[in-house]
Amino acid sequence: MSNLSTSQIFELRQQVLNKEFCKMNDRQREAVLHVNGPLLILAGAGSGKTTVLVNRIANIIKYGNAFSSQTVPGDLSDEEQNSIKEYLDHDIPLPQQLVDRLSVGACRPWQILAITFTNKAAGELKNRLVNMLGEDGNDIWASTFHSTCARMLRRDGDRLGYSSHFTIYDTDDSRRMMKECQKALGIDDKLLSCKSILSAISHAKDNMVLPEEFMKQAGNDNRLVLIAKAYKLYQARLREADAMDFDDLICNAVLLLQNNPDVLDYYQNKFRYIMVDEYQDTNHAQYLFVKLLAQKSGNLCVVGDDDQSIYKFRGATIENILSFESTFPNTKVIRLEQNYRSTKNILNAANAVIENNFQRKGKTLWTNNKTGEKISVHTAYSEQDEADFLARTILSGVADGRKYSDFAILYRMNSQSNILEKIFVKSGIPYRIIGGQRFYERKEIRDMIAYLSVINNPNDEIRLRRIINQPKRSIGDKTVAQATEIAAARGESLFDVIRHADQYEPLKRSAPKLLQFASIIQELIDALNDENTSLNELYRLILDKTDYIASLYTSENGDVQDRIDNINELASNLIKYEEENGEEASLEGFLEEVSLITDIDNFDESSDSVVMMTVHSAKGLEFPVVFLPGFEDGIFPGMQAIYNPVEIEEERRLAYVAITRAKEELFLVNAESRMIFGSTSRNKPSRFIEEIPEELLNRTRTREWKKPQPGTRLPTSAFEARAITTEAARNFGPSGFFHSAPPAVQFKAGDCVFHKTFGKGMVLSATPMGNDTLLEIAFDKVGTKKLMANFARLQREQP
DNA sequence: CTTAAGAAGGTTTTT
DNA sequence: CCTTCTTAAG
Repeated sequence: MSNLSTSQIFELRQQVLNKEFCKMNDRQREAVLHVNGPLLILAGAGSGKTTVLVNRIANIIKYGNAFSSQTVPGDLSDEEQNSIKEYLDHDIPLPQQLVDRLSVGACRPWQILAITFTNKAAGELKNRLVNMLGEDGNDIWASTFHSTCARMLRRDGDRLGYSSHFTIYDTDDSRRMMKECQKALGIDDKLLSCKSILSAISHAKDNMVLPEEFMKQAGNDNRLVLIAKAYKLYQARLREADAMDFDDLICNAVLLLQNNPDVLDYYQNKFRYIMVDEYQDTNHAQYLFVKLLAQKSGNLCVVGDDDQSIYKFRGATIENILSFESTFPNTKVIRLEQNYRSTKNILNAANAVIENNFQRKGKTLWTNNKTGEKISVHTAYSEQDEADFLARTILSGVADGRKYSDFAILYRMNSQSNILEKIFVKSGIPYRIIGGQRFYERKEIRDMIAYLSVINNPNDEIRLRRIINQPKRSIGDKTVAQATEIAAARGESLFDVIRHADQYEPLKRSAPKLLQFASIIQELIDALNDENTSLNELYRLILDKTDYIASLYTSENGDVQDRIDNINELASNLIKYEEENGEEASLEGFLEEVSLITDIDNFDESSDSVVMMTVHSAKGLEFPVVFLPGFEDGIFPGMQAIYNPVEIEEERRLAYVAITRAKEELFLVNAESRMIFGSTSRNKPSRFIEEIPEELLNRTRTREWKKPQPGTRLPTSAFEARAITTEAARNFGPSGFFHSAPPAVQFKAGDCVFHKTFGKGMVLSATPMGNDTLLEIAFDKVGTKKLMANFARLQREQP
């Protein structure tokens, strides 16, 4: 072999790169190989954008900007030429050394930042990166906006007056906090609800409007002035509590970068390539965040689909994607329009619907998939009948060989899930609901999280107040209010006052209770600081010391077993977290993970059950068969949207998202009458149906309505259905200590026992409750306690 | 301070 | 329809 000319080498390198990514279509490959400079990828639904993202990152790490670079490696030896030939002709991998020779400006994994919106998307991205790149994949910053920002703020938050252990408040915490502020400012919730104040504040933060600025803008508008005051106080209190709400994470991260050139510089140099997924859902603050980081390198790649922008209500501005080209000069735009997901009929229906929108970049998806079934449009009598129809269709589908997990039901609002749930329980159809009452929003979980938070950060007043009387300790509002007042007057934290309650006259009466509470918390803090205590031991300790489980039996009327299951599941999450993070595991880390997690992140596709969720939650997912119940004017599009053209466009995009989730079959279902918020209403079929060409539709209606269906698999017990829904809660693998523990020893009154934390004691009474026994035990050292036998891990003692 | 019962209010979508 | 808050009685 002879020496090659520069252009031959160049040519050879192009061939290698094209070969490397030959599995993609031309557009996709173009996106993968375009590395430097701003890049806008308009990726239609199901066009393989995650694949593109993963491969693009792989390309950057392996070859850098080699494809577009004019710099050509020097002479290639015969051996090297041979290797390349072997690779091109016979797929024999290139030696790493040669890859390095061909690459231009390749960078290390940690120099790449990939931002997504959900943890699930981030997780999936990471998984695929690890699959493709091996361990290197782990070093890529692939995370959500919120966790990226949180990570930065943990590192440098002191510049803004926050500690590195700051707490992240969720909506409920924020609400409580705002209520306090309203009280302090004398704002009547009836005149100006905390909800509307919070939403105004949230909007302000999305647009980087700080309290002072907000006040200025308020002018003479009384309402706005009140909101401005509340905003200011709210922020001050958050800071005192060392806490941030969701919007603060973004907003403060932007402030951090804007006001600290050295920090900005650090990250600008660190991240040579930035990628943002679902760019159409970014708000102004997020846009600034990304822009600041990418300013120096200019290597910003955003992926999005203006037709799938469905979070305007959350501050997302579609302008971010519509104006990307003008904001970042010399943007390369690539459209991915080939759909690999749906049948022709489904895709054509989606195209037909979205075409009616004016505000769009314009693209038409096409597919090589087969034509498939027509789209079913079914009209039912009532919402009962609608649910019935779904159940029947699913059961007959399963009889024909489908799995339950092939079916998804996507609705416009969470409240639609109730009737469906009832019918599914009755027909024995296993199902899972994603969203709605979310796991981390359940009372008992919030309580446990609150305990963990307070242990981690005793300044967290909102959460301290949440648990101070939970379980009931006879510490009432009045006492807490008094303590708060003292704390404010003395400039101390609430916890400090409570800890020394006996020193304050007004607290004298409740001092013993307060001190006892404080000592529990203090012991838990000590346990946390003790290196020998693992997180799950700490968690157990909380349960033990607070008698939380026992208190559920006396105070809750709902299904106690469910609550216990939930508490156990949180334990299993904690253990899982510890296992995954090993030495790195910390309470703070766990709390952060928990506070940024959503239900959809836990969606586990492996279990065989029908899934139900809102259309919003379904973005990014796909299912063989999709039902859209409540496809009616007034529901989808919603009532408020009907006379508002802008809103209608948003609803239409939502419909587009919904339709494009389906791979093989799609059912648009409406009911002629339905109970809605207590009263019956009659809705017309959704206007979006009329936008689909008639020849794609197959219209049916319920002929005669037989009530409960004597069907394939008749009424299974409610127990079985519950077993399915709480399957996750029960199954927590080898690490779940509660359920894998040997069956509890039976105890009776008079038995002497030993408890790990409380020491020796004697059983006073044993009351069977559910599968467990409530024991009242007189301990030698700590007095009488109520414990659940299965949880207490008691040992029998010889008297 | 707790509990229970009654009234009222608010209903889209969520990181 | 549901949850959440208020109120009055224990």
